[in-house]
Amino acid sequence: MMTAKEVNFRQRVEALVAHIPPKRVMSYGQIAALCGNARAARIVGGIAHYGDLSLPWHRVVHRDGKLARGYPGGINGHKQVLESEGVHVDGVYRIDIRALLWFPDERENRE
DNA sequence: CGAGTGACCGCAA
DNA sequence: ATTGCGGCCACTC
Repeated sequence: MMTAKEVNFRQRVEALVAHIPPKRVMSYGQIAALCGNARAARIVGGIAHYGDLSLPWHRVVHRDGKLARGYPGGINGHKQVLESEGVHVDGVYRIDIRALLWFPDERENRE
């Protein structure tokens, strides 16, 4: 019997996504890795679709910085949400992930 | 309960 | 730089 202490992968993903601060983004693979399975990047995407939609999934993008596809409202809506956060999105729906990629270890106070 | 699936990722032309 | 293909694993019906 599985130990009840062992929380589902989904539980960790949702918690992590919920802690992503504004103007910061994370990749699906990174989230998966921090949750214990670097290969479960696709699962994170699945959770985004079937999981809690109230979470800031708009702060989750591809490893290359490109925006995801199945976002509610389309990639176009995703772009606008990010810009609303203050994140610049170029014409190819790509962001400077190298600067915006966030790590949970970083101190929130950074200004 | 079983099989298919996917808001991905990495690597090869 | 872009395009395509395979693999990977938890989640859904």
